[in-house]
Amino acid sequence: MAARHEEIAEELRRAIDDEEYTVGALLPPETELAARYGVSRGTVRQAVAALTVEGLIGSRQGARRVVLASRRSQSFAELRSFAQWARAMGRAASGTVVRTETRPASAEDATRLHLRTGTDVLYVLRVRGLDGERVLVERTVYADWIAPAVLRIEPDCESVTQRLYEDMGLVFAYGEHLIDAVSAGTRDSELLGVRRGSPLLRVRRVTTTQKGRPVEWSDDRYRSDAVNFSIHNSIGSNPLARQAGPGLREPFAAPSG
Amino acid sequence: MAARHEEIAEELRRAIDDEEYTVGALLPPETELAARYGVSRGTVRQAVAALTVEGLIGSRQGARRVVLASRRSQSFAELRSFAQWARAMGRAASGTVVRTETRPASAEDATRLHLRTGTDVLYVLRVRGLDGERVLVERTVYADWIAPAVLRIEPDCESVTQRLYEDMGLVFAYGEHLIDAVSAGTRDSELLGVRRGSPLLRVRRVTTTQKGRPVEWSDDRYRSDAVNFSIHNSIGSNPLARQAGPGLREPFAAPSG
DNA sequence: AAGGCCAACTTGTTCGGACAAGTTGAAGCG
DNA sequence: CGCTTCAACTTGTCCGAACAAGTTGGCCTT
Repeated sequence: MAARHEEIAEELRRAIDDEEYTVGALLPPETELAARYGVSRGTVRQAVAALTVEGLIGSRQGARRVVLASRRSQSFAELRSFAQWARAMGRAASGTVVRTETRPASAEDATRLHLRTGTDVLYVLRVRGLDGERVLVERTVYADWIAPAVLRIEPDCESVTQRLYEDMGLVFAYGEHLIDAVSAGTRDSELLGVRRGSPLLRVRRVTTTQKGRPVEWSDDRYRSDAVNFSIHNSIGSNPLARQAGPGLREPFAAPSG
Repeated sequence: MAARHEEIAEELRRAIDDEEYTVGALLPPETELAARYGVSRGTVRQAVAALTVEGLIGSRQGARRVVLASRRSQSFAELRSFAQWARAMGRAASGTVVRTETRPASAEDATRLHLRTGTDVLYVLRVRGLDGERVLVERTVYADWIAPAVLRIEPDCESVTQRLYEDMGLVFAYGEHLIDAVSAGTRDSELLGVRRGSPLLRVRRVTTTQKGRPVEWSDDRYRSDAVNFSIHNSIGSNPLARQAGPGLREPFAAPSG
């Protein structure tokens, strides 16, 4: 028989899965949850702490708690958080910043971020791993106003999404995205450990605040055997979903002897 | 100003680093720590929870808490726990079981594990990663009496050391080890993503219970650029230390443009 | 319209207490 | 000598309370 705080934690996960609380929504205050479940604040806090560690909930003193991710829904914010997606699959995500550079935005970057051409923006190159496999190269351009907060984040931070919420109260929201395939150039092949010319899945996307202000735009390149995106045309649900590819389902072939 | 529970957590980390509590030692009971720091049990519990999450402390209801690892000392148990070593470096460790097989022990395996030849033992092949890099192939043979507990552990468990403590109350202790270099055969090169013939660092070791009963023996093969072991002949301190190699210090070369 | 202030709300921290549940070691018995 | 039992010890869970510290939104003033 699970402890009460474990039951409540599971109930909250289910509620997020079932979209009783969507990404970006505020959770009820602790006192209200305590009354609802008939327990003390301390028990609620222990339950919620588990979801916070899992990246599902963002928590800041004085502010209502917010849903940062769902295990099931594939909102765009969920796509942004590679770490949360990996966790939901029971995989270990990792990542490291290879390079950062602040320089004036090109016309294209400025347009995407709704900035004036020439405004300084932050370019960040990251490589993300999954269970010991490099699967993703991210080239992200951050708007000038968010750049200082991003620079404060440690290079191996597991979830930039969570960190930006904790530091800035920032919750990501819907943005545009484009998916296509490219072949690995010299740099990408080095970073991902694949042969040059290998196919990569490219996702170009813009992430905004919930009010629509662009935060970042990114060019993500996935090893095509590691991750694929499924698109289901169905009413009411987000048709875009990322899923593990054949290269990762069973990462290592079983030996013969 | 940090919270009191954060200060106490840091104080405990320091005490473990300074070997006030060595690996395998019991921590004082909560009530004693509370009295010592002049706080309540709840505050101590919150401090200790942080170290438990970090893998430094093992906790089981009803039993005194035990030190499982130190950030600084390099006891043999510490070498065993690749996950804890990675954490201490601020890296993300990962791992997965490639293959498990139960079969009668060879004469060599039986000898190392103090078993009769022909006793069934458990062979486990794992690949471990560090920040998205595969760096280690582990071939471990577990004694028959521990095999069921190992089989219950999920294949992507981050720290087998911690899990075996939680499930069995088992704390690893001193064992013999041999370090040499071998070249990557076909299998190892596939598993590690290196060229055949590449040099690998091989560590063969036996891990025992604190009473000296062999638990496992393992053949670990590291990418030689990723990890090296330093040996310092100094009185009183453990001369063996694992450290990150040039292949991992800065995992990805900074791009020129 | 913008900025400052403040009350209300919310989370974070700490407390002392009570009880549940698991572990351990010693003592007694066969 | 080995097994069983049990008291003592220890961690885990839950409680209600009090206060600290941060956020938010509305109101008032400029």
